[in-house]
Amino acid sequence: MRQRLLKIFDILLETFGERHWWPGETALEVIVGAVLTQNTSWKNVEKAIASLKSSGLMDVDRLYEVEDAILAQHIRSSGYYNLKTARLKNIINVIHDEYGSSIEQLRNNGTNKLREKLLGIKGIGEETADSILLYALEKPVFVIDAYTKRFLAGHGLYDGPYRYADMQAFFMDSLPSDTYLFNEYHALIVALCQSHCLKRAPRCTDCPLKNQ
DNA sequence: CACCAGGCAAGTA
DNA sequence: TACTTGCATGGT
Repeated sequence: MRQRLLKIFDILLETFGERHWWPGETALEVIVGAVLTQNTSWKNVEKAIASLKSSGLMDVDRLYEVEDAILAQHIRSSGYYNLKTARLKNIINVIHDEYGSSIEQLRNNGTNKLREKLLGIKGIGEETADSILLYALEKPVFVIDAYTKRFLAGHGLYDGPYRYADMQAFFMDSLPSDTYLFNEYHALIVALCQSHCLKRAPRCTDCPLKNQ
């Protein structure tokens, strides 16, 4: 399975090129985006992030201080804004109180310990935690999301249960543990899904992988 | 008008 | 353990 997955990776890389994910300039931006994009299109999240940046709020201490109602207005476009205000505050509070507002200090922890810490924060589930670990903190963790699920369902590679832990284990047990590979692979799956064949289709009939 | 988008937690059985 | 529901905006 490793060779098959690596072959697919090569084809996707050849087809779409390096994706340079996550689309965020700083680790904090990635963390904020990971929360805001929960069940929400990235387009709507971009507006919220732009609003936070232009008002100087994209900073751990500024986010820690800002009133909930103000923060909610800035992230309005990303939907569920009251819920997401609370979720952002929850993770910002932890970074502020337990890591001196320093993303670098966060990064200096082991992957397992960090994952447990993140999952303990209300509003941070497996996908959000893993997105933060991989894309913001550069830990070798494979992210499972709606795209990854669609990819697995559409290519006859996988017949296990469609549960997060099982799908993640499928990739992580098959591939070498490498941050670059996990980052690029997930981003390429998204590119594939957004390009054509898997867009809303349960099965892939015409795509770069049709002969794989 | 209906449906969807890079989830999560709380409630129910 | 395995469903179901609320949360909300913006695009198609």
